Amino acid sequence: MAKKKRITLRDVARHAGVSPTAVSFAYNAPHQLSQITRERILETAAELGYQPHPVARTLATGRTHTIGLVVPTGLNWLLHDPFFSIVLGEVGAVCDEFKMRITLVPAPGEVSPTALATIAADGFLVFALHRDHPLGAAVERTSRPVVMINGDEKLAVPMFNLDDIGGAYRAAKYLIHKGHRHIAVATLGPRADGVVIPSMERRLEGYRQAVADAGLPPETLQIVYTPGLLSTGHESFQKIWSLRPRPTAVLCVSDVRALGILGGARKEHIHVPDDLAVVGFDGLPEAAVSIPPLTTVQHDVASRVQRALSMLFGLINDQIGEADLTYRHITPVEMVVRESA
Amino acid sequence: MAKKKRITLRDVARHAGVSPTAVSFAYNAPHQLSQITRERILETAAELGYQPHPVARTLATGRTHTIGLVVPTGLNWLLHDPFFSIVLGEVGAVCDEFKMRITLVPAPGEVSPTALATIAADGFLVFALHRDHPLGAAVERTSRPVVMINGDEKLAVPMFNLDDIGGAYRAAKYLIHKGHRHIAVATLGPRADGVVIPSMERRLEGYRQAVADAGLPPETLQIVYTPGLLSTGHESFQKIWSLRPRPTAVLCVSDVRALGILGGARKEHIHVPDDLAVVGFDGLPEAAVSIPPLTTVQHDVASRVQRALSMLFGLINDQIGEADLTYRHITPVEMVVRESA
DNA sequence: CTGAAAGCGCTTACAG
DNA sequence: CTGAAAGCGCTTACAG
Repeated sequence: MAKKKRITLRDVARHAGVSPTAVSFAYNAPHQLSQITRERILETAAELGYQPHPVARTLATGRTHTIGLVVPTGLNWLLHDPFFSIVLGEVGAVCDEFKMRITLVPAPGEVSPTALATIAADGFLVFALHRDHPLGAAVERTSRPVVMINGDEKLAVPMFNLDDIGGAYRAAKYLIHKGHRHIAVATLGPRADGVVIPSMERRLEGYRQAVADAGLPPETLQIVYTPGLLSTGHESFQKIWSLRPRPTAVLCVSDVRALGILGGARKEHIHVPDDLAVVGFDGLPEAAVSIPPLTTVQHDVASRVQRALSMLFGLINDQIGEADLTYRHITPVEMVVRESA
Repeated sequence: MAKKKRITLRDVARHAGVSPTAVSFAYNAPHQLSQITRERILETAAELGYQPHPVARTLATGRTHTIGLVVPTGLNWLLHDPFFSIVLGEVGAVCDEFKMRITLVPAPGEVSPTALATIAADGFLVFALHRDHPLGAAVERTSRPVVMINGDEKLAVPMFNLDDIGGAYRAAKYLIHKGHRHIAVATLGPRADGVVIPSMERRLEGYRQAVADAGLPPETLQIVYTPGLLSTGHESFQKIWSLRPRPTAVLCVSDVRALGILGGARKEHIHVPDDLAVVGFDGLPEAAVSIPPLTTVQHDVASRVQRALSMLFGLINDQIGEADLTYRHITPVEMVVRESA
């Protein structure tokens, strides 16, 4: 089968008896054309079924109308992190509004440092990148605008984070005040691809500081690696429950972990919070309706995403001249006490 | 600030003292070059910090290495449909493997029928599109490869669906067998943007058939519109509970709805399944660990996505000559009886 | 093994 | 208001 040849602007020009320039103007600068020629051109284009070629247009204008959303791991991460779905949804909502498209850029630990260069995008929204990640240096160096969310503050990129340390500190302090002296910490284990998520590191740091400031020994905290999944909650719970000394409370670096553990405890008829107090992190909607409702550290994802994209779009559209690479916006967190602790 | 001029292939050629062709070959046809010149070129490129321009490359080759993932609504839908997160995650996993990128294509009810033409992609994976959607005709007509998931079988596009009708039929029949004669159906209401999701229509049809086949009157089913959200589950429950005659069971077109309603019932101390039996649809992982565990209709999303993408990539790479527009793959469903009904 | 040339399909000063 | 020309930065027959 011979491939149908694409109808180009040139074809339209020929059929309408005008120059290619005129056809281009019909779309991009209508006021430069007399109404009559413009109409003729548009009619001819419709008859021929002409559609401007987006790639050619991009090459000529330099604009893709697309942002690259860089995630610090493979795209299958989406399967494993409901929290990221929320981030993506918020990004989507803002991009809908500004008529920008999103292209997903996976960045697993083994990604080439030049990966960004191959992406057709006007700028990048980078999510949760650690300075040691192969793309860490790349995002600092790309000639296109970049902003970062939940990232490593050591990177020289405008950054929109939340108060991970403060939130974790408060969560731990809350448990200590309630008298807990053996506290498990459920966090993500070292990943096969070596990727480290900066906010998880910071939350751990916050927990530790609280313990230190309370004059308690570091062993008060017992680290447990658990997957951030609801479905493996039972397993996670058993890991925690078999620690010695047995913890009376667990600090989770994410609500997903906490929710899973809640389910696991229930299956074993362990009462939360009496037998085991559980504290989450993030403030997912699910945390409000779990059984029991989850005590957690809440932060506003939507506004963080909005701020970040507002800066990114400003940079892309040259409304902001130069990115302030030291800019740091820290969303405050709120400790929400419910029934699980 | 003067913008730094981009370093082009031409610059590299000049600096290395070779032709542009040679530089291109260094990347795309290394064996066409003597090792020594290739090395010289690559070195020069590295020194100058040369990166091939992806858009120019696309214009010349016709390949974007990207698929457009078309969703039948705005991107903020992601916020409201956890099930879609799973689909997206599976798509991501497969694309990771095949080194294809994903660009998200929102298609709310008011989208222009020419929207696809502006997307730089080698093909489209279309999700849940109805024939009356403004893009319905567009996906049939685009010159680029298209496959569809959970779509409208009236559309002339290769399609990978699941047995919505059969699954719904079995769910309803199960409840009828258990003696339920007043059954609520929780489904999504008419959307502001007019978008209709085909699988939801089919599930409704399945419920109705089961009722008819059992010789029961259509009024056995009472339709209730509820948002597919956990957080509004209490409200949804109250809507159902205030129906008269009061239903003894509820069929939900999605697990998310069912899970929300479970939470709402619990808050009101209504026992599931004794006071109200609840059946979901989809088989989310969460359904296995809810309280009580959810009886639902399960189907395999991962394999459906894999099959669909395998055809799409085959079409894109010309391994499959011509798309069979009447192709219909129907994933079987499995009724999973747990404790909620 | 290497190069000159045409082409991918647009946009946009510039000139009239 | 309209057109001829150069340019965006690559790739790829074709010729040698």
